Amino acid sequence: MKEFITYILQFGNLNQQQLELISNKATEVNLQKDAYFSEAGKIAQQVGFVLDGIVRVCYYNNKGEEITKYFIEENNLVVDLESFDNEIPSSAYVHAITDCKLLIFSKKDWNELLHTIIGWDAIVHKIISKALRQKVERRSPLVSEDATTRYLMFLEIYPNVVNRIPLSYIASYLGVTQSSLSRIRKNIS
Amino acid sequence: MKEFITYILQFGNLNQQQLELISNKATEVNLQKDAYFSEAGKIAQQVGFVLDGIVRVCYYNNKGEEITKYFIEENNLVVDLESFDNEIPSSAYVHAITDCKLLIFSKKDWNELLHTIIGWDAIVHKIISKALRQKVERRSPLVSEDATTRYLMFLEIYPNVVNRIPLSYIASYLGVTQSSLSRIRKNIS
DNA sequence: GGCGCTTTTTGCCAAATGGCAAATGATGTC
DNA sequence: GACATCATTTGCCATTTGGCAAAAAGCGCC
Repeated sequence: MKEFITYILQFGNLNQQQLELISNKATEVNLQKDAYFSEAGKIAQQVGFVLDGIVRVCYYNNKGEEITKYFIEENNLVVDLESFDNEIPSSAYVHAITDCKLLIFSKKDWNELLHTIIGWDAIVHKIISKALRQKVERRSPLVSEDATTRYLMFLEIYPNVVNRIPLSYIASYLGVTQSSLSRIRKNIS
Repeated sequence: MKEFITYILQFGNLNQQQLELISNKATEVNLQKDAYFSEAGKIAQQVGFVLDGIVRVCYYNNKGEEITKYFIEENNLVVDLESFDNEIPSSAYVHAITDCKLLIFSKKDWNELLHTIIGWDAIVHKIISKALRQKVERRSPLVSEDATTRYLMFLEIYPNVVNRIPLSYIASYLGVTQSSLSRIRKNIS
């Protein structure tokens, strides 16, 4: 919980009472490796915060290939915004790649907090637009680089992920095949 | 101006008086083909709205290649958020690809509106997060597709752009060379 | 240690894309 | 129309990456 408080206080100030209101709504949940936090076709009902573990957001393209859109590490929010905000079915899976510990807010509680805590919505907006900007900034440059450069970029962005997850997920994030990535890795070291 | 009003009313309600306050702050500006709306290294000072023409956001990678991050068509906001919000130098150029007509708000006026019009900040937040989500959704899938598929995706996303701008900008958006794109185009039709 | 399972690496060849330079086409100007 | 300028296409060949299948490595379990 402390981690979450620290996280949100980066984006604005809240007093002790407000922080307690927020804390009271949070539930700690364990997600086993390979479990889904939310699934394509369903409407996202929760906001999560990763305390421990790695999660990825992925989907299947029209050739049936599995594509990883991004990874979410410790101390980040995880929420399928489009689905959560607009109450429409999600198009993506949120998948625990390792055993995870999460803080969870139900939609109802989350909205209640937005209405009762002054300034909370401003903080949430800041958090979310920063996260969205980050997604653009991380994913966009991959388009114009070759596979080796992409892998190096991945290492820079997610230095703590590479040794904790299978190579196939990294390949599906970078848009290269597993074999190519294996060869690239060999050539680098 | 009417276009802008229509645009913002999609995201929330404002009364006549509020709309007039907003209108009064807007200046109409013409930007010649190849002029810059804002430049890398400078701090973004304006929010724009494209009334007519096409703008692109681009930068140079560490190999000196010019990369187009996205295009902005008529009836969309143009603002370098990261720079505007945080008052830090931008890393990108905003470049008029055709002659453009824009509505411009200065930073001072924009902030004044945010403070005086109740509900305006909620609308702005909605507009901006939608735009950010759109950028992720458009750019991200390119990573995992081959060049032909990327071009077809471009055509779907920007059906009204292809005939109005040079091929080289499209190539720099898709992360392929101009020659490859030329060949791809030939094979499709 | 041996077995079954999954992940990663390799080999072989085909296909896609890049690099570079020249040819062609398009457009505006005098 | 001739010319200059810029955008696009094409040719040729090198390099990168993919597809597929087999081999090797890693890991948990008995």
